[in-house]
Amino acid sequence: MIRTRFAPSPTGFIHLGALRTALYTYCLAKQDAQGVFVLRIEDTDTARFVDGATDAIYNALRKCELVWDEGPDIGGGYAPYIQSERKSLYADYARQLVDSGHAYYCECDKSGNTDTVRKPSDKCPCRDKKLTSGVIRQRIPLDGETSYQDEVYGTVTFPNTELDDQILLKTDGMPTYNFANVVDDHLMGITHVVRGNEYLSSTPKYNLLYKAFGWQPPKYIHVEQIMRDARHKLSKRDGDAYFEDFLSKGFIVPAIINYIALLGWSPRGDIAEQEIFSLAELVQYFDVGGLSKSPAIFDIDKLRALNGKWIRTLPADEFERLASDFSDNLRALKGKLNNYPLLIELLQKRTETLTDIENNIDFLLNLEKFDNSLYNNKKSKSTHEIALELLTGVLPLLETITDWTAANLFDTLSAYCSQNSINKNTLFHALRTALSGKAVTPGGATDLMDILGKQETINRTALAK
RNA sequence: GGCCCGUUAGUCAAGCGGUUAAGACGCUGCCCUUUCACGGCGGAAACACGAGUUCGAUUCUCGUACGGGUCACCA
Repeated sequence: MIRTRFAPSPTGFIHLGALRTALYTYCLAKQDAQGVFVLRIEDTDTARFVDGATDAIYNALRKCELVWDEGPDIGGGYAPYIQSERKSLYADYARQLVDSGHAYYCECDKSGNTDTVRKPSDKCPCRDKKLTSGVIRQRIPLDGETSYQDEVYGTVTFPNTELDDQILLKTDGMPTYNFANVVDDHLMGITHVVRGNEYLSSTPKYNLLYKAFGWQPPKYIHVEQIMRDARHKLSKRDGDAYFEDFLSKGFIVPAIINYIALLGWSPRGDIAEQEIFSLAELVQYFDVGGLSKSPAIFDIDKLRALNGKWIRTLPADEFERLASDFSDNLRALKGKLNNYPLLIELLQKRTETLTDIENNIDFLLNLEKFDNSLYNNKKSKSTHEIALELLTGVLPLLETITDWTAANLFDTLSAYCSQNSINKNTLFHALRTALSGKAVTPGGATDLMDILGKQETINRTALAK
């Protein structure tokens, strides 16, 4: 039975890289009918604890539908799931290691001396003393090498002389991340560990710990970093590294999940050309063999494109609800237009991020004064003068139209053009410009006429000058 | 700097000894068309370099270069 865990620190909002780790971890567990996805909060650094961060983690995971089966809020057979509440347990295990000779008390740092040597090659004087207090350090073998199996990288080997006598238990009685991880992963029966590859070089120390305890290590799956560019990680300081950042920029959850899944993992075989994946499909198709060994540069354009595709798959009412959250104008327009559903339909086809909407529809609410040069258009064979003449000419016809729908308007105006030897494009361009004052609009002339309604269309057309 | 990991178009990437080296984003041409889009059909664009192994290397091995990670009482 597969048991995986996502083990974030409550230090702020959730980083995209962490979310991706959670996603892969979740997929792995859910591929097994009996699989269990555990949420564990690693708050052993009391100084970095941020109030509310745990709730932020819950919220983000829930929004993404990465539902955990065991965790601090719902419990489970291995509670508690918050490390600070397991404090005494780690101390017991650390002392056990001291008793068996795999760890020792160290007082070297008591004086605040940071130059203290710790590597086996320059072994710490405390290693051979019988101390009973201080931090507890792991006793790394003086020579030889330690290797471990990684599901992505294969066999990775480190000389023991490169490994620190790392601290297991801090002076405040809290375990270090590295120690708490080993103890908890074992106690909680975790079978697969997915984590960033910044842990690649500390993993041999984990295996030494597992060996000292006589425990079976889990399978390790190290995934590469998400980069901002070739040299820099997608950093929290960039202001666009958090899941929440993207939500507020108008990206929708399934698109974000889809995109980050593909940053570092790719489908192979029969589905190698598929690029749209729902969460359920990711669970179905995710495989460790498709994970990349090299860093991936985050590409916002690709995310935008994917977001647009996902938006187009939404039911109209769902799109309308999401769009309304992002656009004051849209909310203000609801109930005031002749054909609001048409506007929604047109917007859905051309929206990449929800934030795009607001400024694309402002003209529907208020027609601002605009530059007459907008009437000039080569392709439509239009100039300001020609446009005004056509608009004046068509006004009486507009008054007579009773079936005010985009389709009928299109037919009627097309017929009018051919009867009067008018270039259809020229008239439509003039109308679209007069109604919007914009070069780019959510729809064509007759769409806008339908959306705005007869009276407003006539008013705006008459106002054109 | 030591150690570890990596390197296919601008980006994400398929490939796992013999291929016309997929696909997507971006760029671009055309079609559709009442603008821009959406949709459809095309185009340009890549195996870091050098040695081996082999009948044959993008694929295997070793170097070089470049990039990343790590070397905390942070995770």
